[in-house]
Amino acid sequence: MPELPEVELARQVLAGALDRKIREVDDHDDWVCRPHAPGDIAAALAGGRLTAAHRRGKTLWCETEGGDGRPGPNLGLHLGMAGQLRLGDERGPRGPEQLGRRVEKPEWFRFGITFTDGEQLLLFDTRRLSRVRLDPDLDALGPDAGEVARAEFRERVGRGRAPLKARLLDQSVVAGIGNLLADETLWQAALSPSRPVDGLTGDDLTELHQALKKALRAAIKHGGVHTGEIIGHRRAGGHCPRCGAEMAHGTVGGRSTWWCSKEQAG
DNA sequence: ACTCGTGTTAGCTG
DNA sequence: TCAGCTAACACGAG
Repeated sequence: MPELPEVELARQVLAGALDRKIREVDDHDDWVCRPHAPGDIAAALAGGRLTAAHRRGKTLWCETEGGDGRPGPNLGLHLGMAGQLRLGDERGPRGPEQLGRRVEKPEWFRFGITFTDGEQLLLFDTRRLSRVRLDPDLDALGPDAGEVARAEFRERVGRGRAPLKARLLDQSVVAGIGNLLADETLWQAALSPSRPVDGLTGDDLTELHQALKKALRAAIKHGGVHTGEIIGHRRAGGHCPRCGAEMAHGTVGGRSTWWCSKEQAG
C-alpha cells in the first residue's frame, strides 16, 4: 500500500504511541529486524519511551528516551509494500478493517511494542517487506518529496544520466516517490520516463516539480496515490485520459512503467 | 496454474 | 563513480 501519503497517515498512528512507558518489545522476526538479532531492539528500548514521531519520504522514525530520561536510539520503521502500523490493546489490534473475511495469521504481526498501560503498537505486514531498525541512516535519504524546494529539486533530479523515472525513484535524490507516484507525476508533466535526465531543460524540471506537488496534493486529499488520474489506465488496453492514445508499457528503472504513447513519447 | 507487483537493499557486473 | 541487474522477503490480484 504505502507511498508517501499513506506513510504520513501511519506516522499519525505512530504519534498515538508516544509518551507511554515501554513494558515489552516483540522483535522476534530476524528478517524484519535485520541486521539486529532478536532481543537487540527490545534491550535498547526496555523501560523507555517513544518521544517523537517523524517521517521523511517513506521512512518513519521515533526519537526515544531511556528509563533514566536520557536520549535513546532512534527507532526506524519502514512499511515496505504492504505494512501497516496499528494500535491495539490486550483485546487485540484495532485499525483498518481487513478486506473480505481474510483471517489474520499471527505471524503477520512482525513487530510490536507493549506499553505499561496495556496499549500496543503493532506492525502488521503479510509480505514481510517491512523493516525495523535502530538508528536508521537518515543521511542516505534525500529531502522529502512534499517539501523539496524547486531549485533543489532541479539540481538533484537533473544530475547524472539515468532515465528520468529511475532518478525519481531514487530515495537518496528525493525521498518518498514510489512507482505509482512516479508514473502519475511523469504523466502530469507529459515527460517520457526513459528520457535521460541530462537531456532535460530547466523548464522541464520546473514542470516536473510542479507536477509532483500537484500529484502529491491530490493523493493526500483523496486518500492515496492509487487515486491518481493515470493509475486506472495503467493496464493493457488502457488509454490516456487526456488525448485518448494508447498507454505504453515497459520497464524503466527496474520497475513496471506505463506512459502515454503520444504525449510522453521518448 | 501462473505471472506480476504500491519497496528496499546487498552484492555483483559492465 | 554511475547505472543496471538479481535475489531475497511472501502474499493477493488478475
